[in-house]
Amino acid sequence: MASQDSRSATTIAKIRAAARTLFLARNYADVTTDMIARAAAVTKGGLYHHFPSKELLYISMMLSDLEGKRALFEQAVAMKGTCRDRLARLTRDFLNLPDEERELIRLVRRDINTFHGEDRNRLIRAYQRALPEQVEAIVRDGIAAGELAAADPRLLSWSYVALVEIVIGDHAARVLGGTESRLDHVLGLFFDGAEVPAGVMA
Amino acid sequence: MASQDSRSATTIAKIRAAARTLFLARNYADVTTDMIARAAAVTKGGLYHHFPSKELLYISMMLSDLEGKRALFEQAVAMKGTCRDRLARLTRDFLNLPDEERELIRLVRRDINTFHGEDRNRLIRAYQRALPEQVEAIVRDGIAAGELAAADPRLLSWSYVALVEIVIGDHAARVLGGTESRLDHVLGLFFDGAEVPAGVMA
DNA sequence: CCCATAACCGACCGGTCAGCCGGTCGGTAA
DNA sequence: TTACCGACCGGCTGACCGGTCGGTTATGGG
Repeated sequence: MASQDSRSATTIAKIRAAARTLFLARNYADVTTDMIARAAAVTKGGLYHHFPSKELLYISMMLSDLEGKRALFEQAVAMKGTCRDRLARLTRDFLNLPDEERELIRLVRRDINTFHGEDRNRLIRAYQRALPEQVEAIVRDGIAAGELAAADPRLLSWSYVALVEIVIGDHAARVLGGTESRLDHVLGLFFDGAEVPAGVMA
Repeated sequence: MASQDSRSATTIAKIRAAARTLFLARNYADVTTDMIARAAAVTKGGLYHHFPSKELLYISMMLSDLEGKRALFEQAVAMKGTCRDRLARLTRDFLNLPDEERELIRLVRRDINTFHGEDRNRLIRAYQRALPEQVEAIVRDGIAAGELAAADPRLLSWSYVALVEIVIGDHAARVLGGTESRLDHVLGLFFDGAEVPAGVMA
């Protein structure tokens, strides 16, 4: 029936998924390996058979998730079109992600202090490759094409990501509504600012 | 010499300061009460004489710090002038804070999941009173005065705070330099956006 | 000077949790 | 059929840490 290999793969996937859900709901230190094992319907022994430590389970879960996001956002970077169009595509893809996957991004910032040394660096690099660097590539093109004012592209891309993070969450849902309104809000703010456009009078 | 009262006050202050430094450097769970006590040059017994629990020590430290920030930023809110001038004042005050005090703001977001129930709510409320609500007051005036486009003021103020958070950190220091350049960058981005201004050609 | 009280000490306790390890079982290849 | 291997089990343990408590020292009022 199922080979041992695919049995392993299934178990590993179940453990990763359980870990994801739990780490989203509680801090790293407040999630025990027992909880993860129980949620994945294996025992602690089974969990430790596949992962060498709690820390590396977390890292492995994050790395595989971030790699998925990187691949997704890469499509927007590869797209032809204006800077604004490509950022719209990337942001729309992000906002349309299932809640759990979208929320996972903020875990990097929340838990990064938990780790040290090389593991910490791997996490940071994976995050940067997944999101800010993709935005940065588009921003760079925008500056080169004269669509954006000359400024440090990294700073601009981080700012853009920060603005996107604001429109996820309950308050934004109430005052803005669905994906497209949020998108308009973010793009409007980033490209044109919050000021009343010159030449428009109330 | 020193009265008992002032001896207590000194010890409490030393413990709070030690806690602040340690909680900045490591996660809540990774800072032990022993470490705090040692860094404050008292013993655990002494620490627990003044604070009922680790959790309430953290909360008390944060609340007293946030109240200080609230009082500081209130001056910018009370100021006369344009929306832009008042935001500049508030942001300048923030950027000129000593590193440790400035960084403390992000702890709220990092550690908020650690707490539950009423303590958690008190933390959140104190943070909101200290920073976003002050910005929101200025933004509201700006909208009313026609300086800012009509939009949800809370969303705008959160966005502004997010942009400010970007310009603290090493990269911003390298590419922007000191306080005034960072200020210009934030205000420019927030009010005018990242787009090349209309009518300006390279 | 005496005594009450508060500040402070540090050994200790109880609970928790990451990680270990000896073992079972089903699949697989010869 | 046998011999083996990897998946999985779950009880256990050693380290750690928040919090306690009985004791000691400093302070100040009477």
